[in-house]
Amino acid sequence: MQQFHPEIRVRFAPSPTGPMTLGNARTALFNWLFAKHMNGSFVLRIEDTDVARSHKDHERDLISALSWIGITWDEGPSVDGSEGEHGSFGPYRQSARTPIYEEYLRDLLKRGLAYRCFCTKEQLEADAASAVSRGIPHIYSGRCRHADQSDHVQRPSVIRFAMPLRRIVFTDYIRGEVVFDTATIGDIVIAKDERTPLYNFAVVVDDERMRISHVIRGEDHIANTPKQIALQEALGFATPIYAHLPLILASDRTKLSKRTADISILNYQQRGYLPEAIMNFLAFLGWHPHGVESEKELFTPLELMRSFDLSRVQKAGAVFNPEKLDWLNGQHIKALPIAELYQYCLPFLLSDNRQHSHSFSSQQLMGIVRLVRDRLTVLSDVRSETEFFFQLPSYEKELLVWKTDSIEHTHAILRRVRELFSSISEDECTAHFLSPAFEPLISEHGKGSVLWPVRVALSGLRGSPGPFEIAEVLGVAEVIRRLDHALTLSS
RNA sequence: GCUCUCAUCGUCUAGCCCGGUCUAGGACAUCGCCCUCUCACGGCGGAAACGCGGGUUCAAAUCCCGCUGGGAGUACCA
Repeated sequence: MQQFHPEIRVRFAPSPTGPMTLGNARTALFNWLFAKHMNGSFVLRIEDTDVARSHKDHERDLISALSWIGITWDEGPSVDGSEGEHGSFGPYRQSARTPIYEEYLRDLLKRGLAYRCFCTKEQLEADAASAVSRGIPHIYSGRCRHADQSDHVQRPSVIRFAMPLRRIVFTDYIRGEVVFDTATIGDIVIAKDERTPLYNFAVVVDDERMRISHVIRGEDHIANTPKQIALQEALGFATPIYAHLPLILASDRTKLSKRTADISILNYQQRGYLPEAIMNFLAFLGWHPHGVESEKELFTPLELMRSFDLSRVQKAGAVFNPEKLDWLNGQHIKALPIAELYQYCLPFLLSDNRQHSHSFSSQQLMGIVRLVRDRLTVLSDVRSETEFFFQLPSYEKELLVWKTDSIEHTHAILRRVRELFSSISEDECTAHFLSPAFEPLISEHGKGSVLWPVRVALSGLRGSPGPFEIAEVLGVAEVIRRLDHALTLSS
């Protein structure tokens, strides 16, 4: 076995057969974090050898998801989704690397390390069925190993690798020593023909040609590893260091599937998750920092980069826990500078042609965001949380009445409040001024009796921010309008 | 079936490599209390785990073996 490539180079190699999933994103993240921490290179390679299942739409989805989360690549396709790419080990799309694979394929064929197989699907299925019934692993019989190779132009065939019979041992960075016996693997198909390589073959060629030093990928690839190592040896390639990440599981502890939660990561963007929250969350699915940081939960991308240690990733699969993601997102929202949060909220705030009985300046809008910030779990919550600023919801008059109060008493208090507001200037309509101004009323009637009806009159809601804060953004005129409405309702 | 793999609160995990400091720590969720005009936020507190059985040892969550249970792979997909 040759030594691995000395310079740290990792790759994230998704196949564009579907949108970017949580599992994919985490694999990408761990590769990226590892590369950044070690000062190595992160390569993005598109594994689109299966033309029938690969789509440009998915490739674009993958690329925009990656850049949204904040994962950047040193080599690979252009970020803009064009056909361009950067880096000196390309092309970075397997579909553009056909001649490279062909060369190695022909070499293997010529040296007799690979051969054409003419077996039909029916034959293969029969072989498998019989193996299962006898309780032995169903591997290819090797029937065509010594078949006449000359007539492959006429008869349909595939290319198989003549798997040498032996033990293959590799040391997984996360799991330690893993042993396979190639007798349980058999002669695998490595290409449909010289110009159509299959996954295991293409990966081996690319990892070598791109000088990949560490292959960090999902645990579902662990069984592919001995196949790839055998191929590397046949081709005289180096064997990278392997690190197999535990899977992200659904709540039933099975692999996260499309229909559970493993939908496109971009859905999380649309629902108002912060990229840094997603990154923080994903990083902690299966990994945990060491030492003094082991009880810290909130990490910025930079902090993750600094603390990341591949050898500390968990061996067991991790269940995806949406509640924790929500909490983390809320925490990241609270930690965001208000101006930045405001920018994030803007698309949700002004997303459609909602009825504005009231229009606000950006200064006011930012004030509104500040008021509801602590109530946001996802950014899209800003929509419902701020609705009442734009349009007073209709409410029952009973809602105005504080606990033991009567509607008459409430009405009387609201009259006094209206008088107070009609006597103040716009500049005085601030929480700072209002709070002491309400003091006499409150000491006379009690906090609840005053504040509750005012707050309901201004918000129309059972729960909301405080009345003074609302008044401050609404302004005197709108406050009086809403008080008048409450007065009419309660009379 | 076969191959590989994993195993600490419901969930994410610290501790395990280098046995004693673990009456097992943190976080999410949950329950209670406090803050409070309300809802959130926040603060405080509670309940909650070393899968089982052997062994090694003065001593095991930590080391070894077995069992059980889970997961993944088993394609002319990746």
